[in-house]
Amino acid sequence: MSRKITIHDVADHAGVSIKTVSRVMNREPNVKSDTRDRVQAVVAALNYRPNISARSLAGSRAYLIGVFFDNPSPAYVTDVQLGAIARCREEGFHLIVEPIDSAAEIEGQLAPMLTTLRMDGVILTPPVCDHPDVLALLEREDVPYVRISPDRDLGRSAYVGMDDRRAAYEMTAHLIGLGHRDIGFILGHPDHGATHLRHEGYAAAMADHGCAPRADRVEQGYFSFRSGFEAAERLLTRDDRPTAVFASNDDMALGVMAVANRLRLNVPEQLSVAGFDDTPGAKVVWPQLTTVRQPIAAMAAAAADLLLRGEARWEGETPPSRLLDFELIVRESTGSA
Amino acid sequence: MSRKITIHDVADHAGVSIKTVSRVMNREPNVKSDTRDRVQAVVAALNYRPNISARSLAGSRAYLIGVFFDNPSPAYVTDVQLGAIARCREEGFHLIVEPIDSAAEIEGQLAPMLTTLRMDGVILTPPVCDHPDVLALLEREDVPYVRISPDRDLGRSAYVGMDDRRAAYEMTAHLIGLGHRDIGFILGHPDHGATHLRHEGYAAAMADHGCAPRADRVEQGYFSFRSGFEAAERLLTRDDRPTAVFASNDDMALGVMAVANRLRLNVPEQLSVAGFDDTPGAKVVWPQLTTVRQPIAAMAAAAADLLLRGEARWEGETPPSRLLDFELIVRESTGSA
DNA sequence: GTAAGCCATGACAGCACTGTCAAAGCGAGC
DNA sequence: GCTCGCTTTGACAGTGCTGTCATGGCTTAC
Repeated sequence: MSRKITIHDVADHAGVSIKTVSRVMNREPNVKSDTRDRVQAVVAALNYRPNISARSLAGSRAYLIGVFFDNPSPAYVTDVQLGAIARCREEGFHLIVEPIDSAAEIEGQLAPMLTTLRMDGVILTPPVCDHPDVLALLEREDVPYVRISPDRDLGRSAYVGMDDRRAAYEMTAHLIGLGHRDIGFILGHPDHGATHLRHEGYAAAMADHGCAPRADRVEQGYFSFRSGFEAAERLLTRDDRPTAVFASNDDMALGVMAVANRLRLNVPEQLSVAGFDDTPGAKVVWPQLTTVRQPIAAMAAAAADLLLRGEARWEGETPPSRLLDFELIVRESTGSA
Repeated sequence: MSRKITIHDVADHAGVSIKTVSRVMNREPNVKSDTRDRVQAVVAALNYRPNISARSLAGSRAYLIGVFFDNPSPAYVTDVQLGAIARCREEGFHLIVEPIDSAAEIEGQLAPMLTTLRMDGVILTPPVCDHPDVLALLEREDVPYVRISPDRDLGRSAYVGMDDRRAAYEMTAHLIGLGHRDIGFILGHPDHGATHLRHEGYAAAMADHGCAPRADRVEQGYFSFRSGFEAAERLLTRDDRPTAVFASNDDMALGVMAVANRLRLNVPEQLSVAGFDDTPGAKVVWPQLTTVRQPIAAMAAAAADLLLRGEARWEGETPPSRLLDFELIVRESTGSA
């Protein structure tokens, strides 16, 4: 294998100094355009790539963005990675993924990698995005970060999210539009911010459309299949069962479908079921699940964008934020009442 | 924020040269034990972390392991990452994740990051692990790599895998042990190595137990829910349907379950269903799926281990390999005939 | 024609480590 | 007491790049 080619090789071939090559590589101004062209030609011919270690040692950037997560949903995690990487690649950055055990001590997990790697920024996903120790450490180490979270108003950090409340509102409205007036709702884990927002959306839509709120139509779940299954059993094994159930995530909605199957309730003829998240599981049932798609990859890309543009180190009153649009995915599990 | 502390700070405080600190940090021999202790005490007191960029610039290692994937299954991808990271952390290495579009041109995707980052090794998962251009490029750039793949005998690279054939054999034997003699089988995508191995295992078990092979019991699928659904329709909507169906992955098995539900066939009383992979979906149906668990995280950890120990650059005839054990997960979807 | 100012370029000193090699220290053997 | 050979330590030169500052050429304004 040929010896690694360096900035000196390019400089020699182009008949300029290494500093000029450096300028061209970094798109700095004040290089005559024919010099620039000549250097670029040599770069292409030699297939030169700047060494990232040397770059980050000499400069202030590491060309590395971190993603911290402790998310039980693999689909979520990979979507975030894909979205973030797509944006990072455009800028020649790379992604370091770091799973965090948010139940364990944070300092010991994060401090070594933060001081060792000197990443240029970090993307935080739920539930790590709400972990006070993580945020405190990042701030102490002066590493810019962006939170992807349903809870927007932490007010101290850049933020990317989606309007969970409105999404739940619209899903409920969709059900009501189908003629349902008696709609069960399954809550998520009480510790998640999204849980409350989604419930609020449901409750608001019911109220706005004149559907009587009934406490016995709202069951506690914990975002898991089993909890959805059990909540659905409580909701559906009674004489006056609702005509539709809106579970606040897909796993729980799948639990509802399983109970419906057991009870020989045809979906959607006898029961409409709606979920939230559009996980892979939503398409792996029959009938396929009506749900809400979060633009996860796009949110991650937006987070990376904030970091790459340096906006995560904002000046002024309010940190930058981006709210992306959700999408109502209407499939076969919902039908007219 | 305090100025970054460097090797010089440690050297000064400990009253030694930076080289000695370097020796201690790298666990090199020939350091007197009380010198070592003194340095380590200062390192701890100052909370010193060597700068990874400087290290990799000066030395030959980058402290970076890459994971290349183009895998449609998020659960698989995250399991690989988790397993690899666990092993990497022990050694102070980090993971760079790089999604590859294996349908697109490889050189342009990989060459930049390979020459830029100079990773110490790369872990390849299916289907990238079988992509000739990827392997050729890695070899040209002299980057050690380990393949995680069902196809072991490529003979030119380090390899970690699982015995798919035997796993399928045992699952089939499990069904036979339950009293089934007429077992349907759904093939996976013909381009995947695992497809053939799993089918071989099924066929061998049937033969070994004296169950007559019937061509009309083997249906083509493509590893997707829909293909499993359609194959199951062909298998089950006939008078002499099999008493059990073994789908060669979980997504297809879920398709079988959906068809069974539609046909009002009780699982497992009237039909046993088995899958393969133990994806999250396997627990998100009722009844839960009997399946085969691949030790994905463990395989990734083994792959990282081979890389970290330098065994992926082997000398001699046969490349190193590790075959890990699968696990038969018997849940409720299989029962006696 | 000359001073002022900008643009384009280069020399050089880091950046924080590791590799190499030389030197110092130390014990054993004679 | 001296040499030999090993262990322990340090000086110093890279490693490939960026930041800073100096320099020279060229344009503009008077």
